[in-house]
Amino acid sequence: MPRQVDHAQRRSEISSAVWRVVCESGLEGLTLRAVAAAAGCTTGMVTHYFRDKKALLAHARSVMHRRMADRIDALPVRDESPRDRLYAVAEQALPLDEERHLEAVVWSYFQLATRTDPELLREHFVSHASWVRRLTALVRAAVPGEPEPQDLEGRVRALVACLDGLALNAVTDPGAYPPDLQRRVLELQLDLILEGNRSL
Amino acid sequence: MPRQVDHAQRRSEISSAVWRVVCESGLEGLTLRAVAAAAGCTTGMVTHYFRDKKALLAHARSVMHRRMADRIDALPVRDESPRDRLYAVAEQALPLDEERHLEAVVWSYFQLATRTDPELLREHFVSHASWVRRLTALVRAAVPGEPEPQDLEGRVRALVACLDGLALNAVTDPGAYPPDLQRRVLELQLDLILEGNRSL
DNA sequence: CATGTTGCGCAACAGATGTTATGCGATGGG
DNA sequence: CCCATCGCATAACATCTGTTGCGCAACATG
Repeated sequence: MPRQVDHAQRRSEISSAVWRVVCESGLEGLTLRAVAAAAGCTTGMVTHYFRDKKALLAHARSVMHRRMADRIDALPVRDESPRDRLYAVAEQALPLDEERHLEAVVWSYFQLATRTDPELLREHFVSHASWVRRLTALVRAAVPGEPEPQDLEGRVRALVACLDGLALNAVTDPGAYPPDLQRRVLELQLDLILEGNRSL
Repeated sequence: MPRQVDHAQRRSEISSAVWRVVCESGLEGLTLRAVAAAAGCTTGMVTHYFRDKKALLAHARSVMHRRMADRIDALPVRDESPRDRLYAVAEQALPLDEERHLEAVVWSYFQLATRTDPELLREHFVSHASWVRRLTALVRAAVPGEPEPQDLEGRVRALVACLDGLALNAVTDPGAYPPDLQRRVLELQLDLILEGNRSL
């Protein structure tokens, strides 16, 4: 047998190149040659590891989601208040550093791309539902007083929307949404969600 | 002089075709031929009214923004509470009917596209700032009690993010975010923003 | 009716893109 | 030392894309 190459690692490296290309050129600028250039190889190598462009995108998306999930799972479980635990998880959805900025950008493009690909939409649906479920548990644990707050689902959906919108705004105009502002808005939103009682 | 054609109207019709193509194929599927097919004409006509693809996109974007602004300006000014007035304006950013769904989809694509085009980013910045300013005035008028609420800017930013995220989620998966849910979340968010007092 | 101007359909062009096939070097087991 | 097999670079190919130019039909004006 001739030399053996770490198949999985090569695929991950190429996927990383896909992210970089998407981040600076968008999905419309994502071409096999651009990916090859970003990865420092030839298009032949890309096609050698991925049957076609669709498979390339699917793998890049899969690895991205895996990476985000791993980052959240790897959060240090300190002796914090339930509210701090909620904040720590929610914060992971915001582009607060270079790594998460890249993730947020690519994630935004992939999310919009689900509109034109039913298969992607299905995956997105599952992923999104899981995310909502996770935040729901954290919110329930962090809300004070009564065993079940009013309109828990609505509060979670408001938080999710706030996170997505904040990430989107920060992605399209990073200068106007520095990390400080993002954190402030998230803190405020948590205050409102956890303390406010619906009047109507 | 031979027959005269309403230049502006033709351009608007073509821009409408651009929206339809973007809505069902995304920006990557936006080609001159697809636009021509959607408009029921030839590519020659498209290029006759627009110098190049960039001009085509710019005009489509411009008309779209104008249309959204006009819709908000045309809102009936009834004798409502300040809170209802705020809700009426904020609701315009949500894809609650077919027309606004199309707008929200195209708007999402254009917003992401600003990342790769500095000129578009500048326009987006101005438009976004104007939107924040308008909502700020409405929130200030709707907040009860003190003349100036705590962290007014943060509350507005949270509202804006919630609206954007809600629209994005409804755009990517309309089935999971029916108009009822959108309205419920927006009502709740307004309750939280207008009534909640920050503790920290 | 003649005519010049306008509207725009049609087609050709160069460049880019996804995909496929060919071929060569390298490498580790026999 | 040999060579089978894997890794991948190169290039050819058909298709699609934006852009340009040609040319004809329609029509208001003289």
